[in-house]
Amino acid sequence: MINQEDFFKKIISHAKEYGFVFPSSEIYDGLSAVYDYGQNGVELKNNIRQYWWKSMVQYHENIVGIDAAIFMHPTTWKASGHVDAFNDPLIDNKDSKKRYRADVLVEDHMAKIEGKITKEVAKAQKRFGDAFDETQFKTTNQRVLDYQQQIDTISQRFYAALEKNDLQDVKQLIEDLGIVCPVSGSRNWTEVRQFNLMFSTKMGSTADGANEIFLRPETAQGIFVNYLNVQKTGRMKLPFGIAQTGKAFRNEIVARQFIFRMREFEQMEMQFFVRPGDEKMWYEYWKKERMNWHLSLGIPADKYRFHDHEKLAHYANAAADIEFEFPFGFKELEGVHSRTDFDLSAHQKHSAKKLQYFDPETNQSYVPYVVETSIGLDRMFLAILSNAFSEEKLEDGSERVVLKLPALLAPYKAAILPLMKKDGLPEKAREILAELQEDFMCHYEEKDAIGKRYRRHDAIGTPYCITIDHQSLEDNTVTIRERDSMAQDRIPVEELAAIIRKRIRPVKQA
RNA sequence: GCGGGCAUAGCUCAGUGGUAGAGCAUCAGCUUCCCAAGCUGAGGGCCGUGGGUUCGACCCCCAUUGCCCGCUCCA
Repeated sequence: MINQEDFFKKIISHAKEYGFVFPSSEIYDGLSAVYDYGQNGVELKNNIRQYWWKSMVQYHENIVGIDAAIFMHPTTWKASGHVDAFNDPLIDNKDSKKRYRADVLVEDHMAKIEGKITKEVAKAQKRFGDAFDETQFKTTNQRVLDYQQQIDTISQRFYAALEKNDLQDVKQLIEDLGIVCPVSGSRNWTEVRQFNLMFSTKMGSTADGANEIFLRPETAQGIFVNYLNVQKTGRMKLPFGIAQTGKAFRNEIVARQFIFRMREFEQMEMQFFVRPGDEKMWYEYWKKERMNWHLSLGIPADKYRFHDHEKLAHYANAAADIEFEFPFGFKELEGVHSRTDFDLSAHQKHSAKKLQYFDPETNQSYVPYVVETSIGLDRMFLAILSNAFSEEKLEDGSERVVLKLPALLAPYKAAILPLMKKDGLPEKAREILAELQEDFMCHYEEKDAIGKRYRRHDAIGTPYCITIDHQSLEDNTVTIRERDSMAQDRIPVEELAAIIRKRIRPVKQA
C-alpha cells in the first residue's frame, strides 16, 4: 500500500492528464487555489449536480428550485451576519510563527484583568463572611476600581479602533498592554492585517459613483431573500423546500488540498422551511435522507460518518457534518444544519418586510424555522474521484488504472469501438453511435488496438465499451464490456439502450 | 502569512559553466479479429518568470510566481 500523500498526488495528476481538472490560467503560472474543469471533469460535475437536483427537486413534490444571482444587495450580508462575523484582524508572532486573531488577544487580556477582580472578590468574601456585600465591595474597593478602570480604558480604545478600522492602533494597543505570545513569550508582533472572508467588487459604471458589493460567500441567502416570492407564487405550504446550486466565493486564509478548499467553489443547497417546533424532526429526517443519497451511489458506508458540532455557528441550534474519508482523512463533505428562524428573522428586521407564513391549521402567522442541507459540489467531485481511482494488477502481470466511477456519474456512458478500421466496421459502429447518442454521452474511437482503447476508457471511467466486430455485420449483435470486471457479453444491438439504461441506475436505499 | 522542498518535451524524469536527452504519449503510414502488440517516419522545449555574476548560465547568486508538506484559520 502506497502512502496517502502519494496516492493523493496520483489522483491530482490523473485528473489533469485525463481532462478532469486543470489549474486555472495555467499558461500564466496558474492562480492560487483556483481550478478549471476540463472536458471530462465538466461532465462528471454536471452529472453530480444533475443527480442531486433530481433527488431533491424532481423526487420531492414539496421542493422547488431557484437560481438566484451571485450579486446581492449589500444589506443581505449585514443581515446574515457575514459582515460582522467574518472580518477578523489577524496578527502573527514572529518568533513562534503562530497566528492569532488580534481581537481575541485583547479580549483575553481583558478577561485576565476580569479574573483578578473575581479573585479580589473571593478573597474579600472569605474575610468578611456572611456580612459581605459584593456590589458594595466592587464599587468601593480601590483595587477593584483600578482594575475596572483598566478594562474600561482598554475596551473603549479597542472598540473605537475596530470601529474605525484603525489596525495600527490595534497593534499599538497590543504593544502598550504588553501582551505576549503564549507560545514564544515574546512581543515580537507583525502588523495587524484585516482578513475579509468576502470578495468585494464595485457595482456602477464609474468608480467614484460605484457601490461596494460582495460576491456571495454562500448560496443560502439567495434562497432566504426569495422565500416569500417562492412561497406566494408557488402557493407553497409548510413544510417545503427551496433548492439551489451555484458558485460561492470565500477568501480563505489558506486554500489548499486541490479542489477541496477553493476560493471559488460551487454549492448545492436546500433550505427546508418548517413549523417552529418541528425542526428537530426534520433535522433528523434530512440527516438520514442525505446519507442515503450518498450511499445510493454505491460508495461503501464506512467511507462516510456523521460529525455532530459541539460549537454551533451564530445561526444554528443543531448541526452535523457528513464527513467523507478523503485521501487526507475524514473531512466535511456536507452539512445539515438546523438554522432556526435566524435568517428569515434577520432579513425581516433589516428589510422591514414581513417574512411570515400564515398557518391555516393553527390560524397563526410566524416566521418559519429552517433546516438546511448544504453540500460542496467540488468536494463531492473529489470524493467520487478519489474513491473511484484505482490501480490494478492484472493476471497477465500488466497494470491498469481504472476510475471506478458510479456509472450514473461517468462522463461517458459508453464507448463505441469498431474492432478494426476497415471492412465496414466503422460505418456499422457509427450507426450504433447515432442511435445511442440520443440517450447517452458516447465516445467513438477507431484508432489503436482494441486493448489500448479499452484501457483509455478505463482511465476516464467509461462503464461500458461496445465493440463492433465482423459478426456484428452478420447478425446485428455486439459485445458489451463491463469496466470493472472486464467481462464481455454478446447482445443484440436493439437491446443496447435498454441494457445500459438499466445498469446505470443508482442503488436504492431502504 | 511563516518555515522547508520542488519547477527541464503532453506525462515521468536524466543531464553538464560551453546554447539539451531518454522512456511513454501524440500525429501519419503499414501490419493486426478482443485487453496499453510490432515496424517506419514526423512534430514538439528562449530548461517557470525577471534580474545579477561570467567571455559564456538549464547549471552559481538574488528576487518573483506557482505547486507540495508543516504551522496558523475555518460557518
